[in-house]
Amino acid sequence: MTIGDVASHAGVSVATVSKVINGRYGVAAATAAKVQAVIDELGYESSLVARSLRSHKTNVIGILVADLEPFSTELLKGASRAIHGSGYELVVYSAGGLAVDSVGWEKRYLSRLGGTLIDGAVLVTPTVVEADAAIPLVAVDPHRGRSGLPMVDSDNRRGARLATEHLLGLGHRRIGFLAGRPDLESAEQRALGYRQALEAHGIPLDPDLVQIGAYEQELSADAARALLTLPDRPTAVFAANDRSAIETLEMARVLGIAVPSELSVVGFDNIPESVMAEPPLTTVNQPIQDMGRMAVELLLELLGGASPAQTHLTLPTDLVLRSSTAPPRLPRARRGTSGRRTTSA
Amino acid sequence: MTIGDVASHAGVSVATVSKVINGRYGVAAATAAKVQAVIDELGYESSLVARSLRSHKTNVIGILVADLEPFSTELLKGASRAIHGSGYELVVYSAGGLAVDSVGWEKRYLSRLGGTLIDGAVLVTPTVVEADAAIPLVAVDPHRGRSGLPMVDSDNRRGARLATEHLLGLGHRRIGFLAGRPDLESAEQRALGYRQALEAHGIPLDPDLVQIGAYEQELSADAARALLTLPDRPTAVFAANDRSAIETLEMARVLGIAVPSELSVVGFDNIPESVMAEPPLTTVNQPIQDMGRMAVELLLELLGGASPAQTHLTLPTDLVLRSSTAPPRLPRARRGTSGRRTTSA
DNA sequence: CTGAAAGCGCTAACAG
DNA sequence: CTGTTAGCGCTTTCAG
Repeated sequence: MTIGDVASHAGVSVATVSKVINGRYGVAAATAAKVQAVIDELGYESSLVARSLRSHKTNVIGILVADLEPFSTELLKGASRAIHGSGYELVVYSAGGLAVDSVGWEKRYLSRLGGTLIDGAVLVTPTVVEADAAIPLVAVDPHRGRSGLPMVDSDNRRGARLATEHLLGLGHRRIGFLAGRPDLESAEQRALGYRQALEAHGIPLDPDLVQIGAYEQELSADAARALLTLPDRPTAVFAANDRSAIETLEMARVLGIAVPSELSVVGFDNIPESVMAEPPLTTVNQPIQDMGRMAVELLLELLGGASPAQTHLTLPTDLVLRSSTAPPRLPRARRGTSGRRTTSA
Repeated sequence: MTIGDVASHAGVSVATVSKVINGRYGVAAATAAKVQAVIDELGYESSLVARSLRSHKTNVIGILVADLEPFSTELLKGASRAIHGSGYELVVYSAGGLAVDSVGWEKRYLSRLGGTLIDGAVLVTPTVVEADAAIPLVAVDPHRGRSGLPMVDSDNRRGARLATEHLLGLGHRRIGFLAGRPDLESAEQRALGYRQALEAHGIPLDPDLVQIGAYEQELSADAARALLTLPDRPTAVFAANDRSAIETLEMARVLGIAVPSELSVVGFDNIPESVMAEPPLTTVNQPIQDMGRMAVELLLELLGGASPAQTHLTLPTDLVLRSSTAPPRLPRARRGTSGRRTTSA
């Protein structure tokens, strides 16, 4: 079923059919009606691929993700909302882990799709930011290092401080940190928030208490184990995202450590899975759906030729209290704070 | 950045570059190495669009959804898992509500993408099933009426019986049903399960207690209100999906009806949002992620030229008890059962 | 107002 | 082994 079929059925040329489809001027009303009738009868829809190859304007925006996991799928819900009524359609592209490990997957995706198929794209946690692309781009929670790219993220540092201060407020003094992907700006900010909170409470940073999980299942499990098998193990762990926090919960169960009585765990993201965790996870809420919605809205503005006032949107984070945190069982506080005890704010 | 650029940089023809890219025979090792070097240096990736227009084989499979909501995004998580290591990439296509209302959106999508861009597709809750497509297709939870299409669904009737029997077991006798999209086979099965459970308990069907929400927010709210403002209102409501169950919870709050003490509510699907509902929703679990995974696995088999033994997969459903159900407060049971009291199984 | 023809980036014969 | 050529389905000048 091609435009040629429609043309021959209607007894006109493909050029005429094309004009009718695209509402171009220069077609007699009678001809247009006849062609339209054939289109309707045949149920013809023009090939997105062929059209985009030729015209470089598709009314489709792309969302490029490394994988479809809880974070990106939450984001899609918000993106979908923003698309409603915009006249655009949505294509989500994922190598499904095919090239996830390789840094720069988003660059590969872009050269495969950009210039054709999509008019603009939202890049979700890209590893390499390139400001020079043929099409408008918006990054969500991008790689470290400034780039000219419009972006939306959330207040990661504040969220991390909130999480750490919550644990401190409960009386914890030995607080482990399960760090995220070192290349992500957001992960770095979360580490910073953790350190700042400790410092503000005059607690020296113990390098043993920081392990890198890189947001990867295997590595997170290893990191959690390292933390929980320490001679003087932490009474609480702040994990840089919910998935690694859930991994920590799992590891605690394996090691026979009760949560929250013997170990408190805080996550980051507030993905739906955090509520279903056992016990339900105390975590830092990041408005993921809103981030998706605003990224698409920003992209739509860009596509519309506008010059948005705000080109870097940072959404607020807040703490969600559930059941994975409690005061430390023993007054270890005394024991852990062997160092100086300043009174900084 | 096109294949032509690579060709001129390498001092060869585009045909040679194409051969190198696709690993075709008939290229001198030295030439191939030189071309590859240029490709790497330039970071060239062939245009998916151009390639697919020409070769009709893209190594990409499509997942076609009407909208990105909790059900479809859960499904995507499973689909993504199945894609890992398959060598295929994934494109999710959604009009984002652009043409959702129009029956047959999946047909439109297919003619836009099929034959080009994707080698096969998973159709999520399609409204019109067409067995004759140019590419392999798998339907998830499709439209009513048999079609030759390979499909995966879940045991909807059993799930609905389980839900209704749970309410009956608690002592409820006036049980409302908030029905789903009439065109979906699954919705019909859920209605059937509801009716069968009532019948098995000798409770006559009260037409007032059945309202259609069609899985739509507005309609579900209206249907819930109709149910809850009945003179002799039901003591329990079984909603055909979680979203309408959550809508019912919301309507109960608006009307000042306490859940579960004054009203029990059961949903269907077990989407993540059901855990977060207030109160957490008792619901029928449908293994949505597995459905996505198996749909993709089935499609992959089809794409590989296999003739799968099973071409219609039905996954089990089960009841998840949470906090939105309880025995009815008053012994209304006596009052509601004015009709005959048979003892059918 | 309509159609013939060129060409988007690529692949697949087919010659050389 | 390499390059020339045709053409995928569509849009877009440009003649008629």
